[in-house]
Amino acid sequence: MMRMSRLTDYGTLILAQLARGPELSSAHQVANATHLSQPTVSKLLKTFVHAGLVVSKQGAQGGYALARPAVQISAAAIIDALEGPIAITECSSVTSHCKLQSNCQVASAWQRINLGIRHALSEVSLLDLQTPLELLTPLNLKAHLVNQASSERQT
Amino acid sequence: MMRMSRLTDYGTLILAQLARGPELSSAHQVANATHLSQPTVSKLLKTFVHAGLVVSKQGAQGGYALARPAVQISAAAIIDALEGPIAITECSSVTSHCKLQSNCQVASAWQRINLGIRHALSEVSLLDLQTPLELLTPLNLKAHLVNQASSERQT
DNA sequence: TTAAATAGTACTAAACTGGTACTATTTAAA
DNA sequence: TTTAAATAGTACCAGTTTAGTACTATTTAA
Repeated sequence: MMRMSRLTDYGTLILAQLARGPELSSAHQVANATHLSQPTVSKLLKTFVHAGLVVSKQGAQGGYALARPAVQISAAAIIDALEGPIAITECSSVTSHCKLQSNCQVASAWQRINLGIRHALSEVSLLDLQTPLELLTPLNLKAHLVNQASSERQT
Repeated sequence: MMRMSRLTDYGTLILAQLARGPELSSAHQVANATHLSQPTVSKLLKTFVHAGLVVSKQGAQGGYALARPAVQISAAAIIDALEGPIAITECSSVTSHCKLQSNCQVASAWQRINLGIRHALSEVSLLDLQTPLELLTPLNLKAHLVNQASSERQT
């Protein structure tokens, strides 16, 4: 069904909570606020630290915080952190080993679609994600695509 | 990695072959042309028949053909047929049972992204998919988004 | 020194995916 | 009428992935 994993969904909740919460939040606090289990929250926060989206402070009174403002964290970065680079087909990924590639008539188009989706996701920020629907401009997702189209036209 | 299943990838190859091949192609012929295994091709073709993308003729000299011109078969329809409706998060799907929904701060935004992706995929046809990259206009994926944006602005 | 945290690794049950096998049915042609 | 070439439908299984948990080590404020 072409979906991101449930953990990515959870991860977004966690990041949104970090954005909303106190400067430094413990995994425990985040778990309470999001109604997710503490082990799951810990696991995801560790991953985010690795990916550079979150910074941590160890020891008592330690915790986690966003590494940069919510507006600078894109949906694409979140998915990248938890699922690896976006690649809707085997051929779209960097480490592709598709045996059919030489015969494949359709690879380039899927790769193109992949780029479009990736671009769209990179234009949506965590701030957008936690903004209620009513306040979102309909253009967030689309504006860049116009830009992409026009910049491609120039090349 | 946010990818569609390998079978969907194969399915696209198969449909592209049907578009290219003789009016009526047997599963065997398609398998040969695409270098996929015959059972796999058969399975996918049956699914496409159910989905209404392909029509079949039974019996000797039978086979499969596209139900409508390639230009009228969208990437979204292909994914729908093989993976069910596109829904990048649990909440995006119609039959959602997400227990967190009442607390969820981000659902609407992912749903919005989902709509955008779906829309983009619905604008790309099988014909586009099998057209070599060089001949594709960069606008295929994006043009509608401009339209979508402007139509949403009006509502 | 202690307790509250994060860091890291490893494991397991459940679900999903891809592929295959088997039988039934249909139909053109001999 | 028979035969063979097809599709239709179902069910199964091995392999992989996913989600969740457990456990130990390390760090640091009090």
